[in-house]
Parts: sequence; C-alpha cells; structure tokens
Amino acid sequence: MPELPEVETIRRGLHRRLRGARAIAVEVREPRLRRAIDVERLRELVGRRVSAVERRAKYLLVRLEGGLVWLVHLGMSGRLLVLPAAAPRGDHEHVRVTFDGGFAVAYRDPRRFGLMKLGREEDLVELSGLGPEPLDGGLAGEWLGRKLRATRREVKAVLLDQRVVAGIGNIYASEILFRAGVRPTRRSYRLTRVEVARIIDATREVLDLAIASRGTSFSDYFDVAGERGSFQTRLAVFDRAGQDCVRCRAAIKRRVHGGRSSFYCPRCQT
DNA sequence: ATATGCACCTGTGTGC
DNA sequence: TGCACACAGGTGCATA
Repeated sequence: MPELPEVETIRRGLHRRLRGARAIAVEVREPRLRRAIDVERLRELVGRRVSAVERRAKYLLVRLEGGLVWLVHLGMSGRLLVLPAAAPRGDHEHVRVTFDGGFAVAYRDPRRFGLMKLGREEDLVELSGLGPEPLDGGLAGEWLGRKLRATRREVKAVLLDQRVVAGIGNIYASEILFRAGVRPTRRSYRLTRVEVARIIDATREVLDLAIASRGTSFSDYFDVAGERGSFQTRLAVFDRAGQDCVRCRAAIKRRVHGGRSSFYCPRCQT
C-alpha cells in the first residue's frame, strides 16, 4: 500500500504524537509477519522514550533513547494508528505499543507482508544498500541520472529498484513517467539527456505534490489519525485504464509486467 | 546483468 | 447465494 508519500505522512503524524512519550507496554498478538517478529527483543521498547520518528525509503524509524530504533515497514496493507489506550483491538491488529499519556500505537496488517523489529541502527540490514532519498536534494538527482544511463532494464523497473532511488512504488512510478513523458517500457540506457532530466524533475515534483496531499487513498490507506489522503483525485494515469488522458484525451492504457500493472498515455508518453 | 516466476497473506471485486 | 478467479500500494529469493 504505502509508498514514500504515505509513509512520510505517517511519519509526520507519529513524530508529532510520539516525541517525548515513553513506551509502557508491548502487546504482540500475531508475530508472524513476512518474517516473524522477535517478540522478546521488541519488548525492550518498554521503559524507553521516543526521541524522534524518521523515515528511510518506505521504512519508519522510531528512535529511542539509548540508541535503539523501532523499525517498521508497512508492506502492502500495513497501517499504524494512534489510538486512546483503552480503544478496542481492531481486526488484524498484530501489535500494540502503549505509551504514557494515555495513547497507543496499533499496527494492523491484514496481509502480514510488513516488517517490525527493534535494533541498533547499524545492525538494521534492511537499511543498507538503499539508494538516496529523492527529496533530500543534493546529489540524489545526479545519482539517479547516472544509474538510469547505466542499465539496459526498462525505466519503470529502475525507478522501482530501491537500491537506485528510495521510496518509489508502483503508483508513483507510473505517475512520474507520465509527467516526464516517457513510456514505462523504454530501455533506461537509451533515454536522452533531456528525458533523464525530466524524470529527475518529475520524481521530485510528483512526490512533493503527493506528500502535500497527504498520500493516495484508494480504499485502505489512512494516516495515524485515520484520515484519508487526497492524491487519488490527482492521479493522471494510475488505475485509470480506458479513461481520458488529462492532457490529450487519449485513452489511458494498462500493461502488466512481472505481475505488476503499469499505466501510461500512448500519446503523451513516447 | 537481467528477466521471470513464485512465495509470503487476506480481502475485494467480477463474472458466471 | 456460491464459487472461481484476477488482482492489490512490497520485497526477496530461486532459477534460467
């Protein structure tokens, strides 16, 4: 479900609510996510205070005093909600961490593709090898440009590769390529310099706009307060097969590749 | 290096 | 109403 804009929206909400709070209880009802939660390790949360909530790619990093990080990935269907401590357990609520101050963070994930662990940052193997953050400025654009020119893969697969650039998923890959005017099936190394520059610009622009809209909610993405995002009303191509292109009125096409759908305008994207 | 298939799970929508 | 099937925002591994 969640890509960079959704995870960033959740990060902001968690940061606001959790900073300075102390965990007082950890309850795991179902440890079997894609990899099982080490429950004993996770219980080391108890008694620790949150110093900040950060994001790396699609991972949330809840920093705790003492140098530990509570790492959460939401997979396809994961959600984090901030609730009153007395709120009833919801469906598929696998983990609940209660904080002083009378509230709790609930992790709900029907498909259980998420990840949750506690560890020192340098031991979190999930974070090593990730590409640069596309919104961090600096050299991320230059790096992405170099990577795009250096591979024969299809450009959409390159954008989805977290080692090349961190945080883009299936929705925003299609949206970025529409904005850049490039078909998802184009071979990356054959892109012109102008096209590469347009992809770099579009990456920033699309992600910034989506964050400003607090993410894309089809049916089941909500932020920590249970609020929907609004970027679904601004999608140009994703999930719009057969509908009119917002620019040229041609019919949007859908293509399936390796089990994943791509959407593009056959007229605007070359 | 690249491509493909599959596995991990549950829920939802569609067509019969 | 039931049933079969396709598909879903992600990742990781095994195999060619």
